[in-house]
Amino acid sequence: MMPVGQPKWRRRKEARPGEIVAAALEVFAEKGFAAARLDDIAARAGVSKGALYLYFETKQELFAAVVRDAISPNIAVVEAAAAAIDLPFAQTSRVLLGRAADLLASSPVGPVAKMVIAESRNFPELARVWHDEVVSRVLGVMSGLIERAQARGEIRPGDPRFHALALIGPLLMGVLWGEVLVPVGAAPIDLKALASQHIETVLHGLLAEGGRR
Amino acid sequence: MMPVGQPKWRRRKEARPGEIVAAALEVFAEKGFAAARLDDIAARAGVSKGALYLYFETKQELFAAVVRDAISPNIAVVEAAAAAIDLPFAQTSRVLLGRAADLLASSPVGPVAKMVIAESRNFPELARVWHDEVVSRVLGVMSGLIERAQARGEIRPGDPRFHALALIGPLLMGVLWGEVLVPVGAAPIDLKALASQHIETVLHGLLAEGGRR
Amino acid sequence: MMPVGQPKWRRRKEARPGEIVAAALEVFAEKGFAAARLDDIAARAGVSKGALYLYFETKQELFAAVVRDAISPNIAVVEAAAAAIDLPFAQTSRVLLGRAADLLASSPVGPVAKMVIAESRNFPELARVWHDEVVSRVLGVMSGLIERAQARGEIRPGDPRFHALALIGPLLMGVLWGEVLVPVGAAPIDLKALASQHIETVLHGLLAEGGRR
Amino acid sequence: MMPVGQPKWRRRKEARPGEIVAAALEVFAEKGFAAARLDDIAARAGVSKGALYLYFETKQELFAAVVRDAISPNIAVVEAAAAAIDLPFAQTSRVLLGRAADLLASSPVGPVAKMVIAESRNFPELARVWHDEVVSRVLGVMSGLIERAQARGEIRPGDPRFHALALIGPLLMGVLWGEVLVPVGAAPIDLKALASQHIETVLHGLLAEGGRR
DNA sequence: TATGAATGAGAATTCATTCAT
DNA sequence: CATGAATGAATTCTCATTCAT
Repeated sequence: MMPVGQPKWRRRKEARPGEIVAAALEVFAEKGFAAARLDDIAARAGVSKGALYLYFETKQELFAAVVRDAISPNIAVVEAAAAAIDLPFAQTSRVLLGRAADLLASSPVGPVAKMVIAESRNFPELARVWHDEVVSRVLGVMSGLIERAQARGEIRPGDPRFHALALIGPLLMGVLWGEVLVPVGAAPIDLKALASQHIETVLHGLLAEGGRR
Repeated sequence: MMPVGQPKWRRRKEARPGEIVAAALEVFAEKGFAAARLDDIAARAGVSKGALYLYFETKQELFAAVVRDAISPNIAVVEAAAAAIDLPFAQTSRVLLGRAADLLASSPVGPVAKMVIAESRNFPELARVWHDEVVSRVLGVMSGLIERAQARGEIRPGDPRFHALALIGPLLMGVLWGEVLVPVGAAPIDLKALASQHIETVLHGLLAEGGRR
Repeated sequence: MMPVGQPKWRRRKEARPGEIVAAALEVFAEKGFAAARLDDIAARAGVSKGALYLYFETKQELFAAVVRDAISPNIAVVEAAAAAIDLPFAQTSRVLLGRAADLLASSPVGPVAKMVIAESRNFPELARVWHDEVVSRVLGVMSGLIERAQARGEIRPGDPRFHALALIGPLLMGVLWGEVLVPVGAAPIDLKALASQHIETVLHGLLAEGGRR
Repeated sequence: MMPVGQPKWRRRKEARPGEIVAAALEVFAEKGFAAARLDDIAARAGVSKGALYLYFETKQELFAAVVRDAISPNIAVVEAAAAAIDLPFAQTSRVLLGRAADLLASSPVGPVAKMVIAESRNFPELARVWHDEVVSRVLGVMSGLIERAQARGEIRPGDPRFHALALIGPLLMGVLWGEVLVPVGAAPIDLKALASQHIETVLHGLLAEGGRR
């Protein structure tokens, strides 16, 4: 039925690390670093426990790989998006926040952020990677946009970093809400809706048109 | 085996639970639940390992106690503050955000939040307590203020919950920043300053006076 | 109502050791030596854990006291009964087995025997006490009666010790049955009935009158 | 940390459980359940402590396995022997008691019975297994033989279960004697001799031929 | 005497890591 | 490359014993 001596196919060994990291992401996100068992990760990846050690030296290495892998693809996207747009700040920020909401909803940034928050003391290196590769780049992009808009007189003065936090803070809150509280019965938050209401609020202010300062 | 003349222990029944919880808070905040060793907690509390079990049945119980103890005193403060103020929303929110910044800076809410985020999957009950006792109460207070202000026409329409997130999200981000990134070298954030810039931004909008939508 | 300055009564300290031993018997019989907790014993005796150590040096001492206390009163009874009777062996043995059945049913010999069996390796001294104070005395009495009956030609020759076992073995089995199997759902055994059927069987033989050998 | 060239372990998956159970039997029989240390069992089995958990979930599981393993092979033997014989009761019972003596002397029934007696309260399930798989089966076989012999008029009337106890009780006593008292210096009992004297006593009665009732 | 808070050695259990196959 | 049995250090939890009061 099968050509003799012709193995149907062999699982490409190049795929393995990715499969393992994906399985590890699930388990780490679910249990946290310490409570995650390599047994579970191996089982979920469909390999033996020993095989993990063919690709990663230690549990910590694997954890680091999970964080790095989750980060890298997403950052460039943001930076590229920011660079590609050249519109008034109001427009730009609307687009960017929409993109961010999509990204946060569709990528494992939420779980990974949770892990980094949880293990920042135990793995300072990870927090550092996260800071350098994610937070400061995102904040850099945002601050850049804001500064330029300020220079053009489009938006109010003020610490651009704080402004950036004002823009993305609520989105991050929404993500953590989804990670932490929804599994426990809280009403889910629609990130897209949050993003679009929020950007208008921040742009025009909470106070009604005739609102006094 | 024991230095003579050195009393091995001193009877401190009433004080002990508090001391233990305080020590546990430090260690849990530093290491996370799983990586925290009861040995360390006991040592930091100045008691023996066994003494822990005189007051708390298990490590999990102790963890729960830490979270509960950190929460209770702070929530009433917020609710009371909100109820006590009867001013236009702009004033009220300025005061409240200032208070919140003080509270976040001076209480262990940050570390505890980190712990809850980290262990929400392993201890859903804790996430539930946090939700019921902290998040929904705070959000309830804020939403109430916002709804009333909307009814008075003071502020824009829109989901009050989202508006509430817009107000406090950045502060929480600031707290997590302090917990996670500052220890690895990021520039500290002045919560007070963040709060006061943020409230003005949100109230009046990022766009400059003549800013177009 | 009560003469002033006249305490109603004070628990006589002489009663304490007995109360403790009684409580300990219950707990040891239930859990075995190692699994018995001094906390439980103290609670059941209505004293503090520390008080145990006013009367007994160690847990082992207490265990030994339990065994000794349960033994001593009962042995003399048996020896006295045997010495007091001077009748043909058939009569004597009927009376003795009846007495034994009563004794086994009404005294803690069963539980204590169970404990001694269980802990004989860990507390050889106890097994020795049990042997010297109980088994060999009882067996001595019985063997004496049997030897004398043999000498009078009343009963068959044969090792008197084996004959003694033939007489009391089934009773002991009945006791262990009650200790071990009844709590687990087995039908209870009526020791009195067992004793009276058994003695006739042993005296006259299982085989029917005309039974061939 | 490890002598080089010394293989730390050898793969013995099929043999291991049996070796562990055998080692556990020794240690449990010696110390009782609670006082037995898994360290000792592991050492005696020539494996590490951790290896125990590859085959048995908990100490209790291991204990249960010990009891079960000791039981199963021996029961069928008895039942088969009883079924295979079709002789007058006197003959049958002589053969069976002889066989029983052999079995009790050569198998770990004694130690296991001791363990079951000791831990019946803590592990009711074990007592139940012992009752269902051992006691009631053996008693069933014996009672059946006795009832049929009674129907044929071969032996006296009377509760067959009591008769069965009369037959095997002394043997069990002999076994417990060997377990409990011999190690502390009591004279050993020759089970074979006990069995053969006992069966004649029970069959024909203790009373001498012309003995009066 | 009596208490009970405190101790700390001890034991079961877990799990990252190794390595013969 | 891959496996999975085996290891053993690490950690939680228990409980007999002590001792200030």
